[in-house]
Amino acid sequence: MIAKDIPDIVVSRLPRYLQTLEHMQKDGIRTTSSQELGDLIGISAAQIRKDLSQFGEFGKQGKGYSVDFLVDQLRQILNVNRSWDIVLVGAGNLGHAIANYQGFGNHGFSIVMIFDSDPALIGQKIGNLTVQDAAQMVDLVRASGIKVGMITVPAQAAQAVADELVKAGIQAILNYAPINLTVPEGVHVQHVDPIIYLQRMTYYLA
Amino acid sequence: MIAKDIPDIVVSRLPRYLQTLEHMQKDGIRTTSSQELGDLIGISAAQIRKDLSQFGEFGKQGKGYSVDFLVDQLRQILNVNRSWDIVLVGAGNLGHAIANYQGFGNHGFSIVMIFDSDPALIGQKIGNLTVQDAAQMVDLVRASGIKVGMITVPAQAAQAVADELVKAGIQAILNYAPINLTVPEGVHVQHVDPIIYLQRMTYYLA
DNA sequence: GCAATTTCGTGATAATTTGCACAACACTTC
DNA sequence: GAAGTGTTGTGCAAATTATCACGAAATTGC
Ligand SMILES: NC(=O)c1ccc[n+]([C@@H]2O[C@H](COP(=O)([O-])OP(=O)(O)OC[C@H]3O[C@@H](n4cnc5c(N)ncnc54)[C@H](O)[C@@H]3O)[C@@H](O)[C@H]2O)c1
Ligand SMILES: NC(=O)c1ccc[n+]([C@@H]2O[C@H](COP(=O)([O-])OP(=O)(O)OC[C@H]3O[C@@H](n4cnc5c(N)ncnc54)[C@H](O)[C@@H]3O)[C@@H](O)[C@H]2O)c1
Repeated sequence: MIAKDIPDIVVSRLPRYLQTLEHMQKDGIRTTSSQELGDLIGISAAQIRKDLSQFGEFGKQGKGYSVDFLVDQLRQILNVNRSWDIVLVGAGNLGHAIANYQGFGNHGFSIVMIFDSDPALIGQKIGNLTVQDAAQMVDLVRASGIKVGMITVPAQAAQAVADELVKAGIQAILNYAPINLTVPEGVHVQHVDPIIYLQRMTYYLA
Repeated sequence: MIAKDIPDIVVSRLPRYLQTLEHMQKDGIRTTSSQELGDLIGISAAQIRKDLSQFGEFGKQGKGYSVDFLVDQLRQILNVNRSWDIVLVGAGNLGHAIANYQGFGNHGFSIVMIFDSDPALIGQKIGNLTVQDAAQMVDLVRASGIKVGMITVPAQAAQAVADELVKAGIQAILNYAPINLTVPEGVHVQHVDPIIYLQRMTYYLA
């Protein structure tokens, strides 16, 4: 599913479609329409149709979309019809919560390595993984071929960790530290920062 | 600083500006330019100037922006030149990590109540807060006047919790559960979902 | 089997968002 | 105090994004 020229803003909506469709699937709904999906997500039916039409013709006039089929197609498009191994750096409070989180498995992701620099944490078990020494990260990650990383270290260490992840061959980073990461072209970063989301809302509060 | 008709997309960038400026402030930088700020964040200088000009004239030609002044202005615009009390619902793994997280305090937020429905957790201390019984949530939150809530319960409970928060007078919800919440007009929701961010990146991976 | 209904995919159109480029101003240097 | 440099704020143009609306296809009801 090679991307010719799909706008980023379209791609950014697809995971939301997939998530909603997977819920429908679990609820036993076999068929849906752009209208129904749009109502659930809160966007217009036309936008959903146009977004999907960028990738193919997935629906049937008069009938709508097969939920199963559309889930399958979206998984292919998003490259999650496989499992991506993930390396997690930072085994503190947040790192523990994420490592124990069972929600990744069904959606194409699996945390397979955890690193920390604190000797007190190295060797500790989290679930069925053992916290490893951050000093060995670059070598181990490079050898493993892992392409996706998560950063849950304090802000002042995050850029250095990102640099190492890049050195280790990581191409996508989910960053939980409240700081802007600078990475080479071709490396993708997404930033999860609750404060930014909260401030987006307080703007609208009296 | 209630402006007329600022596009949502502009508002959504302001917290990022504020965050970056606060870092500059901590680093002792007194003055900056739209160019410098843009380089750090990864957007164009013109966009930053245009965004800020929606709210006033904060810069000086030839000199740039005073970091302190701009931080102060952005805090006013975003309504975080005060502290917002927050109620957290769900004292599980993630709830614990968030409740223990020290990062909110400096940015206009403070978790002041935690609720859970699990009798084993009610009464437990997290930091200096005590987990309270979710059955009493509506009354206690309403009485407190809190306007901002966070949901860290399992997906299947999230909508019910959201409904209760709305009933309790909450106007802004930060939702960590991987499900789409339906709320009345006027209530703001932001969704934090790591899987969505990961999938946005794997699209671009080979 | 045919009319009515549903819903898709999409070209055309409208709206929004971004980028450009420059006058205006402020500071620096000599 | 004049020339030179830097940087803002903004009108306008360009690019991007969303919406509209309709033909075509599929289904339903009678
Ligand atoms: N806890 C939360 O709910 C939460 C929420 C949002 C954001 N964050 C952010 O996530 C990050 C972690 O938060 P936390 O509460 O888990 O902090 P924490 O202090 O509990 O954990 C940080 C961990 O990172 C490790 N570390 C530090 N430098 C390292 C390095 N160079 N290499 C490897 N490991 C290193 C530390 O040893 C520690 O175990 C912070 O940046 C925080 O701002 C946390
Ligand atoms: N842990 C993570 O890293 C992580 C990451 C992303 C998203 N999430 C999401 O966050 C949510 C919580 O994850 P977790 O790992 O902390 O789960 P968890 O099971 O550890 O915690 C959930 C808590 O919610 C409580 N709860 C359930 N129903 C409730 C109700 N009606 N009212 C009040 N409390 C109720 C439970 O008693 C439990 O303590 C889930 O929706 C999960 O998908 C978690």
